This record gives sequence, C-alpha cells and structure tokens, in this order.
Amino acid sequence: MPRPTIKDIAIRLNINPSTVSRALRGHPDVSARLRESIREVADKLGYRPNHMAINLRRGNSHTIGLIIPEISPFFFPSVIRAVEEVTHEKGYNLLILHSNDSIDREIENAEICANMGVDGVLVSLSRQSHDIEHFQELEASGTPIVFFDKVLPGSIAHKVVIPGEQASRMAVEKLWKDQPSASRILGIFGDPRMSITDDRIKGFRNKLSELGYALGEPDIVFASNAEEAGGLFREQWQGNNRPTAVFAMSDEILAGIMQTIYESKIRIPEELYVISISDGELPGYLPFRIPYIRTSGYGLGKAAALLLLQLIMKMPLLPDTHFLDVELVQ
Amino acid sequence: MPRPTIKDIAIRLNINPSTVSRALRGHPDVSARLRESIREVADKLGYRPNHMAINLRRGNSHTIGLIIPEISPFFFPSVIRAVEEVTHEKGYNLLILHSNDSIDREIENAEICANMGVDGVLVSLSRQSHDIEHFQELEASGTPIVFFDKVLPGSIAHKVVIPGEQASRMAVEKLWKDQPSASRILGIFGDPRMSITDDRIKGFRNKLSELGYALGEPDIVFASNAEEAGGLFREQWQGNNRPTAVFAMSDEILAGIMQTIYESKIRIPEELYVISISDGELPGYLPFRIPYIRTSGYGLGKAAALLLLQLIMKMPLLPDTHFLDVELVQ
DNA sequence: AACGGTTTCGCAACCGTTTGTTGTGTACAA
DNA sequence: TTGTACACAACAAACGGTTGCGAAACCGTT
Repeated sequence: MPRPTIKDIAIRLNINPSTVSRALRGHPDVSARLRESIREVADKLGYRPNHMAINLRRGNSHTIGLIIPEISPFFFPSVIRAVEEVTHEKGYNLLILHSNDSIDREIENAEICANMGVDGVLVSLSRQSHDIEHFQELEASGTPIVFFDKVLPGSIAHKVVIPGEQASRMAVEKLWKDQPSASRILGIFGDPRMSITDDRIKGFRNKLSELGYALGEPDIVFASNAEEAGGLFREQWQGNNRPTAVFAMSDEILAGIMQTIYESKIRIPEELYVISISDGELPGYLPFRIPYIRTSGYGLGKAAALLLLQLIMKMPLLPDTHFLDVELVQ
Repeated sequence: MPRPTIKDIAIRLNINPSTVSRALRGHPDVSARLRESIREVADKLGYRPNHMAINLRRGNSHTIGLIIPEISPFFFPSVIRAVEEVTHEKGYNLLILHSNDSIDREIENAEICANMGVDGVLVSLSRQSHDIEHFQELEASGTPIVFFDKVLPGSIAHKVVIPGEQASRMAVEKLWKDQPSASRILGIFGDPRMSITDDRIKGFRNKLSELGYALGEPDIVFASNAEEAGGLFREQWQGNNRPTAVFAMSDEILAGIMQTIYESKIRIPEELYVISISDGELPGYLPFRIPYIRTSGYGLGKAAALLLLQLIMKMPLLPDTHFLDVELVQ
C-alpha cells in the first residue's frame, strides 16, 4: 500500500485536505480539538509529508548543492564533512556534484542545481574554469552562490578562501629563520591554471625577494598531480644543483615528493629542509616532523556553508572575499 | 523574470501544454512541423524542465541516497568518488547523508530518503546500528537498498562487502611466511561493535590457530579510533612482552600506531613486522614498505552502486552477499 | 432580535509536468 | 457517397500539498 497522504487523513475525518495541512503545520485557523484528532490520525497512519510535492509548491528543494572539482584523500573530505554538519544542522540536504576538474561537468552541475531548485550552491571551480558565466542563470533566479577555495580572481561574488599569499609568505619566513644558510630553495606548485597556485607563488616569490634571495630559473616548478611532483623533485635532486630546502604548495605535492625522499633516503631536515602548506593530516603520517602552514578544509567548508546559509536567509550581504586564518604549526 | 515553463511555450504558440510536453520528449503524436516550432521557441526562451514537478509527477527524484557513518580521510572518499562516477553516468544525482556513527541520525537519514523519494539507497551502517528495521519503510515502498561495508550480519538484504575473514587469513599467512619465528603477534582491531571487526578477528584468530599459534590474552586489542590504537600499541611495546609482529585491521588503526613507531624509532621490519589491511593510500606515505591486504573503497563503492542501479532497473535479483576481491600487495 | 466581530473550516486555484481519453480533420478504400 | 482508418492536437485529471478567499457558525452586545 502506498504512503498515506494528507487526502487520506482528510477522508478519514470527513474534512478538507486544506484543514489537515493547516493543522499539521500549526496554523491557528484550526481548533485545538480538531487539530488533535488530525494529529492522532496522522500518527496512526504513519503520515510523512511528501517533499517532492512541498518542493514543487514552494519552488525550492531545501537542498544545498556542493560542486567540487575532485575528491582527493585530503582536503575535500574535510570540506564535505564541514558542509554536511552545518547544513544538516539547519535541516538542509546536501547534493554532491563532482565536476572532476572538467568545465563541461561543471556547467552540467550548475544546470542540475537550477533544475533541482536548490536553495543555494557552494562551488569550488575546476581547473578548466576561466569564467563563471555558467552560474549566471542560478544567480539570476535568486539562488545564492558562495565560491570557495578555487575561485575566479577579480570576480564579483561571495568568496571564502585561504590567504594563499600570506600562507606562502609565512612558510618562507619560517624557512628563512630555520635555514638562514639555505643556498637553494625549490618551490613546487600545483596546476598553474588554478588561482590558488598564483596566490601561493606570489607569496613565495615576493617574500623571498624581500629577503634578498634571488630565485633562479628552475626554482619554481609546476606539477598537476602527486606523481608529477615526485618526478620533478627527483630530477632536481639528482641534478647537479641540489635544493637545500623545498616548499610544497599543498598536501598533494608533499605526498608526491615523499616517495622520492624515502627512496633516496634523504635525511630531513639535515640534508633537506621541507616545509609545506597542509591541512595537517599527511604531516602526521610522516616519520619526521616538518613545519607547515595549516589550512583547514573543515574550517573553509564551515565558513562557506555558514555564509551561504546567511545569504539564503536573505541577509543583505555585499559580495566580498573572506580569508580564513592560517597558522604555522611546529 | 521567472524561468519559462511549458505553459509559456504553449501560450506563445497558441497550443496546449500537453502538446509541448509531448513534442519535447519526442512523442510521435506530434507532427514534425509543430515539433520543430516548439523546439525553436523552447530554445529561444531557454526552457529547462523543472525537476521538482517531474519528480512529483513520476513519484521519484532520480536521486540516489548515500548514507555513510563517517567521512574519514581514507576509504569513504573513495567510496563517494566511485558512487558518484557510476550514478552520474546513468544520470542520477547523489544525495549524501552522514550519520556520524549515530543511530538517530541514521534513522533520520532513512526518513529523508523516503520523503525525498530517492530511487535507491546505499547504506553503510553506523556503529550503533544493531538492526535495520528503520529501513523497512523504504523497503516497503519499493525503494531498493544496498548495504555495503558495514552491514548487519545475518540480515536478508543486498550486501556488498569485503571478505574480512579471508583478508585477515591472507595477512596472517603472509606474516607467518615472512616471520616463521615470530614469537608474539599482536592484532589491533577497530570497534568490536562493527561486524567487519568480527569478521577480521575471526580470520586472524582461526588462521593463527590453524597454524598452531596459541593466542595469549592481550594479543587482540580493540581501538575505536586512531589515537586509541596508538595508545594501546604503545602500552604493549613498552611492556615486558613486546610483540614482534603486529597486524592492523584498517588504515585508521595503522595510522594510529605509526606515531608510536616513529617516536620509539622502531625499525620496520627488523624490530617489528607490520602488516595491515588497507586501501593502499596510507602505506604509500610511509618510509618503509609494509605488506598489506588491499581492499578498495573505490571498488566497493562501484560494485554497490552498480548493483543498486540494477535493482532500480527492476532486475530480479535475490538478496545476496557479494564479496569483493582482495589481494596481497608486496 | 438584529448586529458586528471572531473563530473555524471548506472551496478552488495553484506549483509544472505527464498522460489517458476524446475530438477534429484528412485521406483512402469500398 | 459513406464508412473507416489514421494522424494530430486539445481537454482534463492527476501527482501531494499550500494558501487566498469566502462562508458558515458562534460569540457577546445593544
């Protein structure tokens, strides 16, 4: 037998469905006596409101869309956990859309959000995204959007990001303090198409130049994944101008170079000083302590979700970029 | 201005909405000429079908619910990725429900699935779940359910699991081969309330006894998280009956004992033989190679999702338990 | 008894789409 | 010319719940 509806309750009591609806949602236009009988029958029948009907009527699905470019072991799981926590707290459901770093998938996902009538969208852009016009339709229909982590620089939108430039500067500062004699510093960065890469390079480069360190040509290398990072690092290490210190832009990069470090039995920090930007998980698995600038995927997800909820609640907030706190660990 | 609807197109062309609907979905009862004009107008207006209306009409939301107990850095991200991949391929959306190892949240999530009209549900049970009657309503309404990983033993349901007993046996076999002289073997397991813990203990215990190894009393310990595992291992290591080999039931356990291994500068495998059940990510970050039985969260998610899709497609499959392949790595 | 005000509930439309049924017009065969 | 088959499109109900409006019933007041 199918699920009981409001109509079933109404028939049972010889009243109108509208009255049942009102009673169930506590509308004062229903007498206490009748409301009680309705509640009773509803309980006995095991009535549960049909969200699809409610969604259609209300024009929104009480759901938050989360569009992310990847689900790597680090970072995004924390983001998902934080977003889930915040949105569930407020009774929202979470629709996960994975763009797999593809602009086509991202466009598709934006459309799904529009068609599904999500109440708000959280977006971390794919590597291929060089504009955000595919979010125009959502924007136009009044659906709040918060971009986080991988955002489009210069865009006028609500953004929550990690202060990449600052994080890099902090890392360089720490490196410089610990290894004033560092003769060659290598910076390994992620995909140069991502804005976060730009930010982190800027901090790295500027801080070093302020400290009077002249960057040579191959002192900044790009890797689009962990393996590439490992390969590039190996090249440098086996070359005739070994780095004495290495800066990893992210956990993925750090993971990539660890293999080479183990294989070549490089002693940390005696032979090589390693510093990274990390969310703190990976450094905990390593056999030596390395300093890192802590960026929290959890914190980022939480901040972005909270901001989105405020926008959904019609808080009059101007588009702005919010920076999370970062800290030096160890 | 609001999104254009089928009605808007109909008015534009002085025809009936039903004709527009039929034309747009290629029903043969509409002449080619009219169909073309309708398509044109739809394009010009930027028409997109409203999924909320479609869902209500069809009685399902073209969505898969994924209920998981936790979002730790290992395992579940791979599961999510696999499920997303498979379901997206078939045009389904993915609703993530996080039970946070709480039975109440799990019940709540099951209700959400019912209310939202999901087409199918993928469930990994929480530690507190000792029955699955809260999925009865979904089952009764004809919504297919596939349980995976953390399942209820003995239940009649579609299940996809890792052969935990077999995995443990393989690990013990390998351990025994590599360290025939192992004088004391320590097994560290997860929460004893989980069925997967039972399975893995069974394999561990049985295989060892078959090999003629007599387990002492504190040779099997339980840890509900990584920190606890680390603490328990430390105790054993600092006691006067050090283990010479340790078996970690999962990545989480392995992660927990690594800290102690580093701190005590234990040489692997000379001083301590380590073997684990793992999805392969964590062992790659360690400074030494350890053998492990590879269990794939990705494979598990994929198999479970594929099975669920078959059930949704009304494949007449009897409730059964499917075991994934596991292999010894290194 | 007539009045105004309030409480309480029914009626019907609506959200956007789908679909069974009915109706119209045309073409073709008898 | 009548009958029949078919192509095409309109009508209306339905999915389940919500809500503006109106109406009946009841209250106390004069």
